[in-house]
Amino acid sequence: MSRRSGILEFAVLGLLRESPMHGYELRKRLNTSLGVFRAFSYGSLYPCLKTLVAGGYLIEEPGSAPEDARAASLAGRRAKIVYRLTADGKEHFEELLAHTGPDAWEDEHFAARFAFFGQTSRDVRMRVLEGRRSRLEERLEKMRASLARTRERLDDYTLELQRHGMESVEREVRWLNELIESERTGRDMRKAAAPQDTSGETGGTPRNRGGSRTDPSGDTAN
Amino acid sequence: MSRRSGILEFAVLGLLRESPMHGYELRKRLNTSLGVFRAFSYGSLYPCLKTLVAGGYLIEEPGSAPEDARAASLAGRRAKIVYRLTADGKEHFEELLAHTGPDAWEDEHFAARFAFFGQTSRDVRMRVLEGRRSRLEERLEKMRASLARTRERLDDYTLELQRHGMESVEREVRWLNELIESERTGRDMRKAAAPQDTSGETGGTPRNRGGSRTDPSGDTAN
DNA sequence: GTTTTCATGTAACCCGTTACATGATTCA
DNA sequence: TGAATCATGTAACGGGTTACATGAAAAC
Repeated sequence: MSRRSGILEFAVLGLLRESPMHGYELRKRLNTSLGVFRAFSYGSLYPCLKTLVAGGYLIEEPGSAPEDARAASLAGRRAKIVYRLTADGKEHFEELLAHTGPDAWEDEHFAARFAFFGQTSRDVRMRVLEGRRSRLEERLEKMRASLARTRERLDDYTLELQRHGMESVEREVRWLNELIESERTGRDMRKAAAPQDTSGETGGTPRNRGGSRTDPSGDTAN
Repeated sequence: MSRRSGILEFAVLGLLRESPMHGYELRKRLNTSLGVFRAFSYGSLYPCLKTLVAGGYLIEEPGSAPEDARAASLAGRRAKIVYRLTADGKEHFEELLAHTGPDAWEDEHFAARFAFFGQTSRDVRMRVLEGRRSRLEERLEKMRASLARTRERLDDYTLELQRHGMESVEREVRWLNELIESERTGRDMRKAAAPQDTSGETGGTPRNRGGSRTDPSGDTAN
């Protein structure tokens, strides 16, 4: 009953720590704001919110009250519910942030942790980054070994898949190296703003295409 | 009862099509041979094998005894139950291979499909590759839009996470472009040889770093 | 002869989704 | 006024893992 999922719970607490929200908006933030974060559905979000409330980590507050006074008096009225972190919730999240276990380097966990690095102390950040890196290096070792063992028996496509997979992992390791270096030499985080990229381009940063041609419906359907 | 998971079932059929095997070895192949394939556990593998047998796609055969030297050639050990594809199973797999639906471009599905491209007709390969690509391009569009909308409100780490995520996707798109081009111009598959990396260790295929004779049991524990 | 690895399974649980049901608000 | 979107929920199922139970062959 109590041991609700690590990652969803963690992300919810983290987002609500920044500011109170209602479920619907929470889900949007979960799915867009946070990196390549997996898309959670209401079917998992609302139950999660409930157990967090039950655990005393959140409180429900009436959202923007029904402007319509007459409607408010009707029975069964459902209003927006804004969730706010309690003191306990804050403390709990703090603990989760500080906790570095081998879970923290796994793919999804790591992404979630990274997304809240802004709230994380530097030494914990370092541990997480380094943990992640060595996790990936282990993985690389295995892939190399496996590749060496089986190279001949594999067709071109399987080989290519494997090669591409390894390259991706190597790429992430390099990324981590940069991040760790940044952490060591104080603030910086990449060549930062980079208004005009005069050079031929290193990392490929997004490229500032036109104005915010927003497409208001840039949302993920349920 | 029948609608067993797409991807595991698919991979099992595909591997068994190449050659009969017992469960234990099957799992190993699943976890190592096939790209960055997710690690399946026995808890899902064996039940899956059972339903495939029940469906008439596989038959169980008594494993080779220790005196059967020929069967022990590769990774050879004695086995208890060897699974072999039936004619129905072959046909079923063929259908799955030919089937191009929007599921086929999703991350895990795609990897599984790609792993068996060796058995796949060229036009299907093209459809899958192009489907995957446009799937990723959609995703990129959304990420860009979301990024444009929220850029100011995000802290450096969130931003960096997002940037890195986008870069990964862009990278895969480029990879797909190359593959599609290869398919168009007949066989080739990559520029192969890979010239020297003049820049300190870029993307080049790493292989061949010292004696990799490490840890012969490159396996994942159950 | 004991430890390791190979080998096969099962039951309980976990984390999440799909599909559904409902109601409120906004806007053309 | 009706459609789209915002907003909240739930029941049923799905696809997988973990932890456990078991045993036989290999390796030391």
